[in-house]
Amino acid sequence: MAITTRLLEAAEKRMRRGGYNAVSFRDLASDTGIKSSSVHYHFPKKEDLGVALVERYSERFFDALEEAASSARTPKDRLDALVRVYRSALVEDEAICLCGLLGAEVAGLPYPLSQGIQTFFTANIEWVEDALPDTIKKAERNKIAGMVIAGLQGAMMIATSLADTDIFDDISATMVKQALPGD
Amino acid sequence: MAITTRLLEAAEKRMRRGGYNAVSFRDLASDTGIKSSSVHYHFPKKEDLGVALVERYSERFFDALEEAASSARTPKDRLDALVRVYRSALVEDEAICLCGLLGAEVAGLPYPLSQGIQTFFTANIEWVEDALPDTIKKAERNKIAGMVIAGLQGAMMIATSLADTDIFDDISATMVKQALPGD
DNA sequence: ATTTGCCTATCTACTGATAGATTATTACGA
DNA sequence: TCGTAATAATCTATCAGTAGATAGGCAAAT
Repeated sequence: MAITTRLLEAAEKRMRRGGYNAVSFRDLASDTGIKSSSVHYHFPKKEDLGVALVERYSERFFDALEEAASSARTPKDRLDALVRVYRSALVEDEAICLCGLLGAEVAGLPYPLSQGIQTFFTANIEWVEDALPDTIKKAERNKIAGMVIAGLQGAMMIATSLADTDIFDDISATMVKQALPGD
Repeated sequence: MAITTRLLEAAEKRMRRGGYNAVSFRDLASDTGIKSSSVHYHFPKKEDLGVALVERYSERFFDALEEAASSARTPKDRLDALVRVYRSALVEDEAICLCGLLGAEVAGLPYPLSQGIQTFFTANIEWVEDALPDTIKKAERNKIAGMVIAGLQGAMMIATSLADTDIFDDISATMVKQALPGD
């Protein structure tokens, strides 16, 4: 695998556990077997690394979302697909969402990073908005979409805090049910 | 004001913005006008500071919650009180919940801290559970309570990320409506 | 006299970052 | 095909700054 990819993977793993400041160039160096100065060759400033991480994560996330929802026909199926993507991020990676974590620390992050996080969330909310039945007014859809994303992000965080994956399933299922009362 | 209190306030302000690693003994020293070694006198290890912060925050939070809900008679009133407490934490302190932020970074925190965070969330969920109408079965109440807390925590995070307080109000109002469909 | 609270001074470890040398790889013209 | 120039990727060595933490001293309060 390309060294930049290996660096990004190592960095994402660490950052999704401890946050932006929990990743150091020396950590990444020892993770990948190169020297910290060589890490700087690939990502001159830490900010560059952070931006690349958020970009890569967002891309992967929305790709997975398209994939998971490709055969979804109903709003319920689409929301279930969304939940599955969030769930696999939590369970398979044993970590919360990169943007969720960075979103929590956003006040202490370099500006370009906060922009990437912002984009991630607005796109996320838009996706849910479009997934909801258009029998609901757009303004209302937007609010429900915000609730769904907030709920999923919060559920990830709480599930990690309580070391209890089940609570994520309970919360996400409950929320989808509430968001689509008809089904 | 007592120096320990001033230290805790300064530390909370910083930690609720950038997370655990965004607070240093030297920061707190310059915030309060004493030397960093004197900060160690009050909180020998950083972990001690962290634990004290979570304890203090939890206490204050539940006090405010009792106060806000003291005259609440209906489930709707109680949930509205909860939302008000969360909202004032977000708006007045211009920061997200301390435990929400630390919960996101929990994998990188000393164990005693994670315990405090855990306690905060279980107590939080229990409070909502008790606030919900007992016409709903307990198991269901628990799931809705989890959803409400997850939604509020997520809403804080997203509102901060997007630098948009209104979205917190939209999400929280929508969620209370969904949690109490009858009202 | 003891405790409390703060000080100076210092330690080791780690942070992000840079300069400059060295090696490996690739591209290209003779 | 061979030699060479250029580029890419890594290295060693180092910097100034900051991290958490400790030892020991000094002064004021109890």
